[in-house]
Amino acid sequence: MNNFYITTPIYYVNASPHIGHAYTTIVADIMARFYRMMGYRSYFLTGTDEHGDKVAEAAMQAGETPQDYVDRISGQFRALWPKLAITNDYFVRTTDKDHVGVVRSILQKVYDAGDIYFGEYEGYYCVGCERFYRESELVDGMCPDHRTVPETRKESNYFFRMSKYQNWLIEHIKNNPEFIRPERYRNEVLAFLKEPLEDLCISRPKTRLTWGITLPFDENYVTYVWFDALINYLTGIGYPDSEDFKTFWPVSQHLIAKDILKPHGIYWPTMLKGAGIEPYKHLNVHGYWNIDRNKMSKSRGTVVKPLDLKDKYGLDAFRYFLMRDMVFGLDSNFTEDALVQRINSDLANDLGNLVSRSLSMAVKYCEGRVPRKGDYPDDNLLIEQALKLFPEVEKAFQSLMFHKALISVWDFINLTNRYIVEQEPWVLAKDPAAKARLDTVIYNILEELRIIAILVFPVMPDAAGDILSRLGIEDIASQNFDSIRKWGGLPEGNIITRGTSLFPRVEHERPADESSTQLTDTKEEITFQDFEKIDMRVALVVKAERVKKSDKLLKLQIDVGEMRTIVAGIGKSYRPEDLVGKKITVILNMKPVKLMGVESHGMLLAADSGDRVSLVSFDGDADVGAKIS
RNA sequence: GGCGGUGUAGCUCAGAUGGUUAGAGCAUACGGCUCAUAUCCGUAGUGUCCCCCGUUCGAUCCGGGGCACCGCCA
Repeated sequence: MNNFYITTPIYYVNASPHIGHAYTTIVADIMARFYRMMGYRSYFLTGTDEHGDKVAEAAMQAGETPQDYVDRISGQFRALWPKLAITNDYFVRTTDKDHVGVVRSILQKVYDAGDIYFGEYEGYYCVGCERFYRESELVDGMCPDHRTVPETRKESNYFFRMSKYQNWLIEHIKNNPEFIRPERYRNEVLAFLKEPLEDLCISRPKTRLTWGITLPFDENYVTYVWFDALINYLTGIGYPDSEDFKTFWPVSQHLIAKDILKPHGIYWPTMLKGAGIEPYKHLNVHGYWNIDRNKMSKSRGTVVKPLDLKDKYGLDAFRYFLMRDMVFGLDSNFTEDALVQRINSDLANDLGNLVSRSLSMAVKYCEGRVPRKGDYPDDNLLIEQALKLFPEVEKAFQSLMFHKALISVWDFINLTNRYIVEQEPWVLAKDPAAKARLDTVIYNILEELRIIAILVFPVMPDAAGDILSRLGIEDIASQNFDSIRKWGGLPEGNIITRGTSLFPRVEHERPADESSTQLTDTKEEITFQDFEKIDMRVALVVKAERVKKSDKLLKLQIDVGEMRTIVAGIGKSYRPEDLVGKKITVILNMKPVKLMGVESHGMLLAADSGDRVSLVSFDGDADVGAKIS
């Protein structure tokens, strides 16, 4: 039997779950589901990383003990995953007793082998931060946070002899082209390894940090960050003695975002080597979701929480979008518009409507049962395509090209829609002599639906299960890919259920009334009396020129019933000649200020969109000097 | 500062060891069908392939320079 083992990173509990955590975990889930349906024995691990000073700090700020705090945040992650249809086999925590034991035993092992040594270093220590800084991290020789000059301090710590394994690692990466994938990240790691590796500091004295695992060979130190965290991948499958460890470690695959490439691509393999454990098989590295990168400006102050959109549009649609719109390894933009577009065109129009029209015809023309199929050479091409599909999708999944897998399935959905139009079952239905042909056509359509449902099952388990059950297929949970390697797996006579729309079309509401979007930079409430203090008027620009030596400031002569001079910072968006003759909005009773040597007696109103400003203007004509309220 | 990546249709992106008309999806327009969720099917476009210089019979692709964005390293 083939085996499969996938891990997500264990998530650090100093913040609540967000889209990045969700994407990684959903990808892992889809892979786990895929391999399960391939008939593999499969193990899917996720968890939380709970030690370290950031956690201790966050706990203190929350007024909790570290243990209470990590229980609470870790609980948030564990509560979220079922809502995303995550089917992890185990949830590991670095505060678990067995994990602590494994970390200590591996540390001891590496220590006994002579790869951990005690060393002293001297560095820039900021008392406020309680940490050392590298020279390059300092700003003007000062702590970037506290703006104080750090003191020079000596500290002794334990170091892992990472440098010893540098050449071995380079060779291993070169000999195993898929060890780190996609290739861009493999190249990045190799580039980094061209420089000599430094040894890895793996401890903190308890005088500075107590929230960690005590070193087995020195009571006065706890282990720091990576030796604790990475080992979860072993703990989670019962290292060292369990059957699961023997089964799954040789096929282990890690899934990470690109920000933790170095620890996983460099520290972890050398640590494993030092501990006498084989390296993992694949490190799969993905990119970032940029949230509304171009569409959301800071000045608008809107915050989109992508995770909320799963409730708004449905989990299956959300999972589909994440897989379809990101090329694994590259960054992508997350926008609600793109999500809605995917839902409407791919899910509602293509797939949802196909399901709807197919089942409806089966009900109308075939008494709601899967009809008998016949053998017609006309259908050979279609059947051939259907059988070619699975190997294509399989290949795409195995190389993490989820978007390609879905493109293949959707090509086939389109083919099926075309088949319906070409065969015109509604015409056949009017001719009693064509009954046998009609039955076959409907059978083919339903069989294609079954194939489609099984192929999208890992990505959209609910919708896929729904389609299958409408086709009269029971025991949804044990469906696998074997049943679509041959044509004709759908049993004749199955009862068809029409059901409601699988993916209703959705309208993209304007951000104003979206629960997922809210302003975060609003100001405190004011009264009408407050507002009345402002003397706002319609002004006509009579003359405009640039203020010397400033590319931003313009000096304007304005007519507000009297002539005034104002200075405005709109020079990057407007040329002086564009402004003359324009009616603008001006606050008259601003206290005069001198800007670049020019006195300004008023302030014009303009919308700040970050990269440009737009003047507030009038709908229709407004009299010069008119009050605005 | 060093190394690397990216720049192609309104949008998101494919692509070619250099060779006639540079592609897909979405969006748009027109036509067809009526089983279906105003869906589906068909047809039609649209491009300085970032800019400049060079190599070449020929460059969007190769080389050099530049600009913009991004990543890694220091």
